[in-house]
Amino acid sequence: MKVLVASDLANVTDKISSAHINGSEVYVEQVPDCVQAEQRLRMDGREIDAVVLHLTDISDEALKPAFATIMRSRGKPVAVMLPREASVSVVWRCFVNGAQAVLTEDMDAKDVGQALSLMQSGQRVATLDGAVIPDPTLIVKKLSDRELQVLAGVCKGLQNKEIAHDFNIKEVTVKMHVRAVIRKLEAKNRTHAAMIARNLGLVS
Amino acid sequence: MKVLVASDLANVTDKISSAHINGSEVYVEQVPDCVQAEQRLRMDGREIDAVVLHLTDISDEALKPAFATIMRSRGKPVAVMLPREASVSVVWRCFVNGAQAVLTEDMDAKDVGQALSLMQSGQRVATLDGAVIPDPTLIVKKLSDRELQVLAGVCKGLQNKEIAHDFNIKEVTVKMHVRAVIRKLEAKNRTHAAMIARNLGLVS
DNA sequence: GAGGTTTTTATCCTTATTGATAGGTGTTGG
DNA sequence: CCAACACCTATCAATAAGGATAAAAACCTC
Repeated sequence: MKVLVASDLANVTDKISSAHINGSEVYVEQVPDCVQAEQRLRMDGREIDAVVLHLTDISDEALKPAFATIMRSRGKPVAVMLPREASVSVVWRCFVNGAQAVLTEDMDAKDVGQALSLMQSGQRVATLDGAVIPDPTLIVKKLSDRELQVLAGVCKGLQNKEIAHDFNIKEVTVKMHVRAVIRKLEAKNRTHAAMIARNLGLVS
Repeated sequence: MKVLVASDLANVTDKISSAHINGSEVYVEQVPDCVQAEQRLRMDGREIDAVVLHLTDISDEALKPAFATIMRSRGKPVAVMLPREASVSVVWRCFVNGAQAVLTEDMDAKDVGQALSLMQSGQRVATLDGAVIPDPTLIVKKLSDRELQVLAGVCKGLQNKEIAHDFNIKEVTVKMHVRAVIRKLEAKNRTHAAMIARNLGLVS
């Protein structure tokens, strides 16, 4: 399996190339940054199985464009490697922007391989204090059953009134759920919440 | 390359298996329907490179659940094969629901191979009257530059006011553009438009 | 330059969304 | 039992969004 790594540090690529993903060898192709990675995928990305972006600048201003360039190459699972000091908030933002896995620099090769294996099987993975956590979506910001149902309605473009009718509850109740969802997803409004949910795979 | 085909007709699988994608042989694995396809992918979908859904019922009621089940297996490009009599509207709905390619039953093996090759390279493909049309998104429902810019703002969860400020135009102008986008995308509202745009890959 | 599209602005109105605050019911687990 | 939680409802208020119609300026193309 072949992994495209965007990093300018040799020890990062070394760690990934020495990992084993689903028991098979890992072939690493290295590019210096996200922009180069996007160009590489655009040229001929067929044989690339996964992408790992090494981000050193984790400010909000730097995070957005890094993802904006690479996420156009849809279909490839994208992992992000963050500095050790990255906060939970940054991890969350990476998932919101479409990352499939979030790693940290201080992980050992074995954990990297395990995380990338889970990622390849379609799961979402995060690392927290060195431990591999599958599907952190529900851990970081937990939505209740009803909130997920309402969110699904929002993503379908339904109005509060329509959602209320679907579940046979009052519109005011839906409003409350929508507000809760917006707050928990740290969204600006329902549209933003829908996009975040879509990027996180919370809705189909 | 391995393709999972959901169809109960032998001549469909035969056509695909006799096609050549990027010059290489095609190995077809057949399942009877979309639900089975989703189960197959859930079990172990790593070696599957693409999915082809053969839809005989193209009514709105049938289209939605067919995609709902399969689209959860993200990361794999999904092609749809429609009956010959499928309308442009149905093609559009397939793309809106996340299909990467839309084929018709009356295509020959060569065109199927060409379309699937384009799909594998990340492009969106449609067929119309037997001809392969790359990136039909812009053909079917053309959005102007400004409308795409405004749509991008909507997808980021921005308000009309904020979008207006970004482009240094009046809010009322943004409202007009948003309404135009909603109409062209056949969306119910801005949230729906944002989700459609996301599914179509109109925004990054 | 005539005709087309795009983009822009305006005014009027209706409806939807968001926010805050305050309760009520029901279930579950320590 | 009671504390925590999910869930439901209510009222009041401010803002945002959606829809219709009209029209002017900028641009491109034939």
